[in-house]
Amino acid sequence: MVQITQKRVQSSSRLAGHGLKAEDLAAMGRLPLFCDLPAEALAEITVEASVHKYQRNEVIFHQGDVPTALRVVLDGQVGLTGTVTDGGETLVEILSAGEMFIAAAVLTEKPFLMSAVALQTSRILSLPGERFRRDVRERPDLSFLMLASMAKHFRMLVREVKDLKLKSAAQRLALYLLGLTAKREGSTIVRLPHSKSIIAARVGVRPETLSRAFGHLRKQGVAVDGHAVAIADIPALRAYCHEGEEII
Amino acid sequence: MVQITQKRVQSSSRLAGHGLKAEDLAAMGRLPLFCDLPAEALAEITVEASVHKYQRNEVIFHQGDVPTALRVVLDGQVGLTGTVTDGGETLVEILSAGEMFIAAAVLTEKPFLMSAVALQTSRILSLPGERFRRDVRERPDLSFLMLASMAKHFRMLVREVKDLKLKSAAQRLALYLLGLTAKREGSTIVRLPHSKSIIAARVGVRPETLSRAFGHLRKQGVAVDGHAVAIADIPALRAYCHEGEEII
DNA sequence: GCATCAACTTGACCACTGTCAAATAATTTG
DNA sequence: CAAATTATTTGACAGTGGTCAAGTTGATGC
Repeated sequence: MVQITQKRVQSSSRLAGHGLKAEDLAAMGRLPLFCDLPAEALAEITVEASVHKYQRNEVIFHQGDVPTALRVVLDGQVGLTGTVTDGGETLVEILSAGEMFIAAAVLTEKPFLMSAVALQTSRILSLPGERFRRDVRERPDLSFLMLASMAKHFRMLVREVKDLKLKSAAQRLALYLLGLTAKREGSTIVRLPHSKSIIAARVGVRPETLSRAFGHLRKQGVAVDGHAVAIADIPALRAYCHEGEEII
Repeated sequence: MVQITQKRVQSSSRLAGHGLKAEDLAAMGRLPLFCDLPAEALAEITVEASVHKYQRNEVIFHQGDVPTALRVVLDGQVGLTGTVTDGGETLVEILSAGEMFIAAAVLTEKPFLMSAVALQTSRILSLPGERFRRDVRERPDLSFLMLASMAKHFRMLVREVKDLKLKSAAQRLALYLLGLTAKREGSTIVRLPHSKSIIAARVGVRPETLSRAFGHLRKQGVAVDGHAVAIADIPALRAYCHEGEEII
């Protein structure tokens, strides 16, 4: 049922009557979300799509804005930040190439709960909201894929809520580090993909506290050197932060 | 594979070839989720459904179990609790009559991230997972409704994450109280629908801290007397906890 | 009414995280 | 390469929320 009939047209030219360059369309077809969609459906859905480039620290949209388009990260990194007038700000999520974001806001047509900032120079694809909602309504396959994707994402948030309520800063940092190890076992060295202040916001603490949390993790066999982090015993670290303990 | 052979107690009438009593089917039809579904579709979907009664504090399922059915609260209250071996436990969500739960787990077929406990004597409807997933796959209308419902729910969780990261215990309690006032303005008296220990777990603090948080809110015009809470100035309380500040 | 038990409150104290300030890398710019 | 920025670490201290141990209050049963 899935056949990717990739028609390679002239390099980096636009397809007839299509808002996307051929290479971007191809990139879309490789995304976990859309790769299960027939090529012609994908082409249809992206007719009104457009691609924008954002510089590092450039704001893509603001909390409170009404969404105009579903976004997909083609390249770079995007942070979703929540703000409270008090002065507080936190990174709710970090997105990398291939990830879709703000689906819930686009579908409900409610104001954004978060702002989006390019953490690196990034290329973002936009699927206009009106059109996308129509596509979802009319294309059962798309609606089903979105549901599956959102269910997965939903569970990530439930984990997040549990972790915030039940775990310490050091444990949450350990969880974050384990997320970078890609299910390896034994020992490993990972490279932090962000600055430590960004990681601090993601973990939900101040940079100073992150430094100290790294200090605590030294006892768990975690050694930091700049952006390189050596983890001596992954299973031990996993036990320390009770990862994957859904199986009680 | 899973055969729900309900013992047939023939007091209230069952529809022919249907697992549900007529009154329960009618109740389903009134739910926000399913009321947009044609009656015949609803009847179809609920053919294999069954209803169970749980006593107060009875566990409906455990964190880590593999989901067998989508659940809907017909009557009573259900709490979803997350646990960590450490000893920590928290209430992630409280559900009342008319709310569906664990849709994400059923759709992804992954182990529960939370346990469900009846906070009161409750009647719970179960839609067997295999059948439900098939229905979602085959019925575009159902898939679309689920997507809309999940998007809404998703945004609640995003709010929750933001609140946990950015707000104090007293502010989160204020948010909880405002959630009970049903968008009224001016002043009002609400009745706490749960014991204070349950509310404490929901807000994400210890009962002792909840007591003190109520103390802090006294300065914001909140007076507690047993299960009755008087709020003198709703807009002031809303400002105090920065509710609805998506519009910055 | 009184005993009993559970729910709730209060106080004393402690641990964790935030804040502010200063010192020390690391990175960028001229 | 040195100056200038920006990130990160460290220390001292404060505030928030957790823990433990009494009380209180309130509900339930006899």
